[in-house]
Amino acid sequence: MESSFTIVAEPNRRAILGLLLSSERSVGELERELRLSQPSVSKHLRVLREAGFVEARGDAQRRLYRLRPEPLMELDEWLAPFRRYWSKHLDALERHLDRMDRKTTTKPRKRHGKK
Amino acid sequence: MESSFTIVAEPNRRAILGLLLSSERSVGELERELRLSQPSVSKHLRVLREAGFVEARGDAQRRLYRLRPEPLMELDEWLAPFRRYWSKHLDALERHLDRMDRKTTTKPRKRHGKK
DNA sequence: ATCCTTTATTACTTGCCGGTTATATACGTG
DNA sequence: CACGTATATAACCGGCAAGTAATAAAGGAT
Repeated sequence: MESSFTIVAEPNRRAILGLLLSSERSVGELERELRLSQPSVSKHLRVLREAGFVEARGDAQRRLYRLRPEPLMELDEWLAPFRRYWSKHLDALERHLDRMDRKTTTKPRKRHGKK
Repeated sequence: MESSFTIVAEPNRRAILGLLLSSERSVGELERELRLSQPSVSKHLRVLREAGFVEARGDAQRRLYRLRPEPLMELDEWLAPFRRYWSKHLDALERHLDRMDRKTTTKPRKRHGKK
């Protein structure tokens, strides 16, 4: 079996998962939204399905794919110890949060503690 | 540049990161603990370094590698919307937590809500 | 300067993965 | 039934990434 990490390493597969986040989709929809060939989409979906990331439900000749949470949870669990790690290294964390902040806000920065 | 996902897709690379979690290590130490060839370790470290996962500090002829949090945070951020997703699908979440629980506990399960 | 240790780099090979084309299968419609 | 649509599968190809062997480079000890 394939590791969940290698599955998600593929950009188009991540894109598919991202789309399924909002609602289930047919192969054709994914094909159009991602501008991929149909066989390519089917192939990725097969990989995702066999790895448990998605499941299919047949609607006539279409097949509607939807997310399944487990494998992504697995990834999340692997990350957990690292989260604990960097929550101790506060300085780096702050720099990071600062960057995040700067990205999403237009208002002037609230200069932080030091100085 | 390489996506953080593809970097972490490699099992040995994950292993390296896992080890660095507890303390910084030299190439030779990683080599022994992971039973990998020296060039292989150096190569992985190069990839990890160029992607910002680790940084090196020279101690004489040795080089001590330690973790850097940013790229892993990036992964974590990608996962965020999915975390939100599955926290709404409580049933699957519960089944999952149940499994987790079962893994780490020896005491009898507390059968949950439905029946 | 020579030697030893530790790490980096190069050149090469090989296996795998994703894309494409072509074909098959499933299902509905006339 | 024949036909159109939607999806899956097969066969093939090209590229890339990881391992290895050999060599270089850096630093310390004598």
